Amino acid sequence: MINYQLLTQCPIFMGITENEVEDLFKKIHFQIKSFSKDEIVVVAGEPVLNLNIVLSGSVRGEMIDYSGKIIKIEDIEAPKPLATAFLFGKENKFPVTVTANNDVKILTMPVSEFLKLLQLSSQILKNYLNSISSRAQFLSQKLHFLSFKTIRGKVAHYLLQQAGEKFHSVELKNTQQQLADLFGVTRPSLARVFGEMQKEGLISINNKTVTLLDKKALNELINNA
Amino acid sequence: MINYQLLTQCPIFMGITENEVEDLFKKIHFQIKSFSKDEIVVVAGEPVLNLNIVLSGSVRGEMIDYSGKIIKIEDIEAPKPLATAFLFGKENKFPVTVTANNDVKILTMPVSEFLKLLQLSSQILKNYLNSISSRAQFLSQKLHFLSFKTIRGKVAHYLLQQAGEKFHSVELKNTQQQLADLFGVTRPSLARVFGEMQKEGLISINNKTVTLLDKKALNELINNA
DNA sequence: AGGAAGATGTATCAATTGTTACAAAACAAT
DNA sequence: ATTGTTTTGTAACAATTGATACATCTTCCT
Repeated sequence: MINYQLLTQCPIFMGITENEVEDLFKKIHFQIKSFSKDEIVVVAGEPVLNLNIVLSGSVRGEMIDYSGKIIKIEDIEAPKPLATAFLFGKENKFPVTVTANNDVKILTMPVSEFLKLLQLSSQILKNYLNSISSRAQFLSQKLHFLSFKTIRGKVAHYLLQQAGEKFHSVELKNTQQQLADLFGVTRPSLARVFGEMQKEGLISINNKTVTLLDKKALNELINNA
Repeated sequence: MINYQLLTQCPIFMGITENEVEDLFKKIHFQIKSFSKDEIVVVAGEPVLNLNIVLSGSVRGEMIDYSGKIIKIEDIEAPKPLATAFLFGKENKFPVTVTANNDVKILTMPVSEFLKLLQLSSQILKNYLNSISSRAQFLSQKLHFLSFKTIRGKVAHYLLQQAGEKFHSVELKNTQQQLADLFGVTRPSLARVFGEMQKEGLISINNKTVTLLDKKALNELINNA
């Protein structure tokens, strides 16, 4: 039996009631597969032909490098789906090998059945589209940041973008650590740059509020980066 | 009137007959808007509330940097859609300002109507999912490459990828300068790394041929980068 | 063969960033 | 208020890379 209550907590079924999920699942074909601890669920490179959702237990995604060493990438726990970003597209192969951390039950349905779900429920469709779109947008933003060579450039760009044209101050929503990750730098290096820019009179920092004192100079930082 | 024949060449309607497109369009609401040369179609930062498809003419996407300089990003010609990657997701705002290159007709429909299309036609749904998934996968790959912090890491990754699993030597097709540009580093820095790796016995360089002497060690460089 | 142009190897120094460590500050919970 | 936790500021030093310059090696042209 499936715990539909649990499934409603899965990102794909967000905003759908337990009963609706149950109704939808009556209309499509799916299977429940069981795996025991350390059993391999899928191998990296295999084409993604099914949508897999972890119903109980947890699995880990691992990459095998060229020398055969195994590197753990992430844990996926119930009720999360696997590799949703690879169900479609040109390179729809599992990027990682997935192994069971413990006794695991996985709901699996062919992509064709998932397509039916998407057409039956506009909520599921919206959830899925939002999910992969957000992912693409996140990646795109991240790429853009990496194109600035210096940390100063990245910071200047970020602040100007957040502030927009009208405003002269930005309320930081993320911790320095999160920003540092976004920029691909270390946290102390980021803090140092913030400090330097403050000393030079480009910005002024008060708690989580950053005031842009010299937008022109900040621009020039971008153009030189 | 709409040229449905033209629309079938739009990526979103690929694989659908003219008649099918016409039938589908009878079931949804949309508008045709006209713009004259150099008229602004949408401003960067505006939320993407509609799917826009260029029916005739061409538009250009431009970014305005903070100092007011305009940088052209790309041209979009009929029958291509605008900003399809930004219809959904958390940051669904136009990344560029779109301006008409000449007299332009644009088909525009609310996202809610586009959702209807996706649910009416599994072909359109597949087309769209493939399109944004491929984009995300492409970005992900690119990001993976840029995510190596050290030049050594990038070089190691590049060489191992070029060589594949079987081979132990790579014929460089690009000059060091081109490789340096690809990696986003300076040419002497790249040459230095090549030199160091050769001294350490990781690789051996003969003209344009690079022999990988120690694949294991090269892997470790990647993992630490 | 000779010479010019381009590509590569190498050196030196400056600039930037990472690493590590620790203190101060802000925050949350009791 | 007080404690414990998270976040932020800062410092010293190491490692990496950029900038610049120049010698050497290739390639290609005549």
